[in-house]
Amino acid sequence: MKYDFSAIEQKWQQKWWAEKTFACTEDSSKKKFYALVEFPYPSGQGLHVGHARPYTAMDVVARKRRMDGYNVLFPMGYDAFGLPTENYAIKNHIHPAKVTHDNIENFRKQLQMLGYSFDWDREVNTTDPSYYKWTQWIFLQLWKKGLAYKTTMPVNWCTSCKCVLANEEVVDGVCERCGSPVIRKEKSQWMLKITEYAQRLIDDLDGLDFIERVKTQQKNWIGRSTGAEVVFKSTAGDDILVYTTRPDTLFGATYMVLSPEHELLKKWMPMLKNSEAVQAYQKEAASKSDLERAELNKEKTGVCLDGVKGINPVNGKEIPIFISDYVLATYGTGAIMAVPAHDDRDWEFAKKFGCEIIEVVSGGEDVQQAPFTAKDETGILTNSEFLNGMTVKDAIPVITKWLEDKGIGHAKVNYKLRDWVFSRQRYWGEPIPMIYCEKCGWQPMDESQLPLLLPEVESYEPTDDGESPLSKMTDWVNTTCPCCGGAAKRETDTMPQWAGSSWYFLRYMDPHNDKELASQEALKFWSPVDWYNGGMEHTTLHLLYSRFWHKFLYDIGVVPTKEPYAKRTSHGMILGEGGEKMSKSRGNVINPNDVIAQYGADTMRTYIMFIGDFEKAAAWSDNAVKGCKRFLDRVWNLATDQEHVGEDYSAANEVSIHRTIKKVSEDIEAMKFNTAIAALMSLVNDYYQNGASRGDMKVLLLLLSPFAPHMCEELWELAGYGGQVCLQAWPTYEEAKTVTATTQMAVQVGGKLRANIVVPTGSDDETVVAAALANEKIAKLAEGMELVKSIVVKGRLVNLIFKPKA
RNA sequence: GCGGGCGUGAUGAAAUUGGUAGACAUGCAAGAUUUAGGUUCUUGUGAAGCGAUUCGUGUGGGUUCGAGUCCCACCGCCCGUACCA
Repeated sequence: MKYDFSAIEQKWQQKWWAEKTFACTEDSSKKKFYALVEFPYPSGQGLHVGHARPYTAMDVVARKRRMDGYNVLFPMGYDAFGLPTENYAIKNHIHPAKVTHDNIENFRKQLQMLGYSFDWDREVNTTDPSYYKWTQWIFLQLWKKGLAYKTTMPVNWCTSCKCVLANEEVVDGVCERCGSPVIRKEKSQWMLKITEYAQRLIDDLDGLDFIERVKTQQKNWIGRSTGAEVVFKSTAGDDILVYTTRPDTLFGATYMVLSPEHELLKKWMPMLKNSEAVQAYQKEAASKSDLERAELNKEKTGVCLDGVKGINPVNGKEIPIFISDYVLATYGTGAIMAVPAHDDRDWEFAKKFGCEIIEVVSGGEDVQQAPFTAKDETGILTNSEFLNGMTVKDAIPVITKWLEDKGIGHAKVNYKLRDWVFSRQRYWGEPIPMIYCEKCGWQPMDESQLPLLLPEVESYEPTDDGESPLSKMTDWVNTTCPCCGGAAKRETDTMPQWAGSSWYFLRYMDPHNDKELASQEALKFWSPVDWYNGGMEHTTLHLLYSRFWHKFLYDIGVVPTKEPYAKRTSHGMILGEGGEKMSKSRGNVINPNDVIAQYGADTMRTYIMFIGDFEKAAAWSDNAVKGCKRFLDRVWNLATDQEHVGEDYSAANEVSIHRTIKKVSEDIEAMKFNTAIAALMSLVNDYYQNGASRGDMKVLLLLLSPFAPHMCEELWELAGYGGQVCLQAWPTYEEAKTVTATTQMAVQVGGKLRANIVVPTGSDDETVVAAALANEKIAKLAEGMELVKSIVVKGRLVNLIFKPKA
């Protein structure tokens, strides 16, 4: 009988989707398990193999957990707002909603062709007004709690998208999406105060089962540092506030640096003798793009202020003040005290500009030759009056206390994390439900009026002046103030792509609710997500943003848990044949549809799981795909060509079966899918060797079914085991039956392998040593020797140490 | 620079976490079946040697009865970050 994968796959998919086999409800008799994968952006290219890896992996886990007896929620949806759709719409004059609809149809079809066990009744789409109504609602709650605000500030501006970007969206100084240069632009923007949650976003990582890489990356991005803020007087009479992580080095501060944007400069300008040079430097710094700034930062630049000096508060010394773009306006106070003896950047700057370098921590090399930056016990304070003789660690609290007592400083924690720039000057996003009234200022829309629908527009093109296309829709823009009833204007910017995905996992719990974003019962039942798999590239974007929103929703009593995701794992990328990144220009893109047509979805699934370590990048190989097809063919032929008698496990296969059940069960949970499949291949090899009973075949189909569900269903039906394989209980094993009666053990002499012996399983050490010495080869080696030591590793090997007889 | 990870046959990779290196596949070779190709099946496949043996997990050293695994130094690759005071 031929393995007609195409007919078999269609048959079972039709049955699953028609009968809603994987639909789930809040059924409290079973333990719940919420498995989540990142929903795709429905691009015009359709699903690619990069999607198939995480989706197949979690589908395998979900299918196995269902068989384990869990009540499994495994949903899918579409993160459909965003630029590619909008750009396609502009080019082809089709409404983005239509483009989105068509792309989603295609994606759903492709996902269904792969046989993923999603509960399709729970599908969500972020561009659906019934969905983004709640995205807008959350924004209003943030606004009410003072966590959303509008401010004018220099922002990242993509020159090609004509749109602002969040810090997280700028990669190497260029736009994460299109690769165009990013420049700084003063714009009025909606911001979300993610910084208010910085400490909690760090602290609460501790209780989570996230892979370590994700935790450290998030911690680094949030970038907590502890230190002190210190007031320096100036000869102009103004105070200059600086932030330092090394207050212990205050006596070594020989100059100061302000960022070129520092506000005191405006006030001081008239009293500066070199104001022209200062202004020229400011202008130059402002015009640099991020990319230029990054490239140029090897060489320090700056201008010394001629006419104003700073005063070091610990010794009253007058020290020069510079401006330089190595000091950032957006971090700390935008001003630093420079301690060239103990900071790499200050040292480099001091060498170039001839500033004094005074050692205040001894223990390193000559500070005139290189800075000494160690913060541990190796450094001892010197040239620092009352701090002399202390270690850096001990000196910090002493000097901090001293500053506090004098009223010129205090301990301070800083974070690298910035507030989230939340508006975009584009059409295809959630409208921000805010109204501006000349009299009343910014006013929220009445919640009962939500959703605020995106209006139909003539052109989706972003405007060159940096305004959203919505700004041209005067009918839509002009409205009345919810507060005073007077004439007012709507906000015309839209939300960033990351808005809809920041809470979608909550909507899956109760996707059709039109009263709340999800009911309390559903939220209590399903929260938190038990296992979330997604890409490393979202660690400081989606994953951080959604943790922030979830914490906010927890604070206002909407969700029952502090954290959205209990466990986070991550998959490696799928590369093209030869190990290069898949791309259209290289022509090495693998389309899942082609693979399915040629080999079937089950082969595709099995291969993508067999390809290698799940967490690491893996290169596609057509030959290896064939190998997996061959494996499934072998299973099919074994099941249909041979006769299988007996419901019990056959004696010849019993040990292999118990071992394989154990291995496959453990490996799926540990995401070691490649070795799980290897174990199944071995089992099939055993069946070919020994023959297989009906019972043997049954357990094979159960174990293989999460990987190759269609074929296993068909063979299950053909064999007449009854019911569907996906609804059966996962097989169990007995530890005692994973061992054979006898065990082969290696015999080493002085650590070198010399022989193999077979002993009864569980033999004690003396028996093993005796058996080893009785071995012909070993006996030969032992001639004229005396056994001085033997090491037995139970069930593995015995190592004998001889020395010549005296 | 800094932080994290990795380096194993011709190739993708395994290795019970200090215990027989190369499981399972791919590729290749020989043979069987076939008119032939394909499929399928069998056998072999780290290197050297007729052989017993010897060597072998990026390089060099160390700890250990025993090291792919632990420690030190170096080389190479990948990812993250980017003047965060």
